[in-house]
Amino acid sequence: MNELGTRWLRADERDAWLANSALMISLPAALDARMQRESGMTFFEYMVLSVLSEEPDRTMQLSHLAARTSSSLSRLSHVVGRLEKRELMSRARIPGAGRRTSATLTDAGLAEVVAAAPGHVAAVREYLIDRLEPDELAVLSRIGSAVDAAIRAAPDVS
Amino acid sequence: MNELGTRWLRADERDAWLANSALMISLPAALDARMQRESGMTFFEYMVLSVLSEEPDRTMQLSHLAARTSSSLSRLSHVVGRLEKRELMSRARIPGAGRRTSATLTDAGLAEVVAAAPGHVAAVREYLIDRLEPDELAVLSRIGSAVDAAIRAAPDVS
DNA sequence: CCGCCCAACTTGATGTGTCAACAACTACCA
DNA sequence: TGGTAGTTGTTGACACATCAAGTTGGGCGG
Repeated sequence: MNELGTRWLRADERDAWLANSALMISLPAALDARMQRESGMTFFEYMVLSVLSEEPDRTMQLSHLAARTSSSLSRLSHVVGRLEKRELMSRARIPGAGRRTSATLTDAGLAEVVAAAPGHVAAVREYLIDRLEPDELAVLSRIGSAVDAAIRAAPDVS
Repeated sequence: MNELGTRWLRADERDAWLANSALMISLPAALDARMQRESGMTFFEYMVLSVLSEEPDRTMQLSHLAARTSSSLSRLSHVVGRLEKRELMSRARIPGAGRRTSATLTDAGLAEVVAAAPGHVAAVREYLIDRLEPDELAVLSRIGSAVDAAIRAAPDVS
C-alpha cells in the first residue's frame, strides 16, 4: 500500500510534484506572514493596491481588477469593502454602464503601497528570484504560462 | 508611478514572478476546487490522509505529520479533529512519551483516500506534470528545493 | 524530590475565502 | 413596449486558517 498518494507518478514526476508543493504551499504562506508582519497587509491586499497603483489614474473596473489578481469577483468585493473602510481605496459606480463599478486608490492607499513595496520586492527576491539561475527564471516563466493555460482550458468539467 | 509593485525587478524577473503567481494562486485554487467537487475533501485533507496511508501501520505522530504536510500543529489539530468526527482517522496518546499523540488512518479513511487518489493524480497530471517537458520537470524540482531552502533559512527575522 | 522550563498538543476568538443566492442594470428581440 | 437573458457586483452563511493563549506531561538542575 506504499506510495498511495502518488502511485501513478514516476519518480522524477513525483519529485517535481513534491518540489512544487514548496511553491504552492510554503511560498505563499511565507510571503503572507512576512507582509502581515512588516506592512500590516495581506499579500492579496498588496496585490490589489499594487495593481491599482500601476494604472495611470489609479482606477480600474472591479471585474478587470479581479482578472488581474486571479480572484473571484466575490472575494474582491469583500476585500475592497475592507480596504474601503480603511480608506485605502474607494468605489464609484460607472454611470450608464450597467452595474459596472470602478475602484480607485486613495492617496493614503498609494502611500501604503509605496511603503510596503520595498519589503515585498525584497521578500520575492530573497525567497525566489535571487535563488534562481537565469535559465531557471526562463523555465519558471514557461511553466507558469503552461499551468495557467491548462487551468484555463478545463475550469469546469460537469 | 508606473510599475510600482514590481519596480525593482527586471523585465525577465518580473515575468517569472507573474508566471509564478499561476503556480502559487491558480493551481492550489484549481486543485482545491476539483478535489472538493470530485471527492468531497480538501486538498490539505487529502494530503494528510495520503501521507498516513503511506506509512506501514497507517500511523504517524502529529508533529511529524505536521512537518510532512508543511502545516502548523494548530492547523493540523483542527483538521484531525474534523477528520476524526468523520471517522476517517483516530488519535491516541503515546504512553510514556510526554504529550505525544499518534494519528492513524481508519479503514474508512483508507477507502476514501484510495477512492480519491486517481482523481487527484489525474488533476496533478492535467494541470502540471503533463504540460511540462522532461527538462522542465527537472528544473521545477531544483526550483522547489531552492525556494524551500530559502524559506527555511529565514523563517523569522526578529 | 522539588520547581522550572520546554516540547507537544489543544482550544477559542477573530479574520478571511467560498459558494450560492440575490440584486441592479443593459440589451436585444418580438 | 415589454419580456427575457446576460453582465456585473453584492451579500450572508458557513468553512477554514491563524494567532495567541492555555494545558499537559517530562526532563533536568539544584
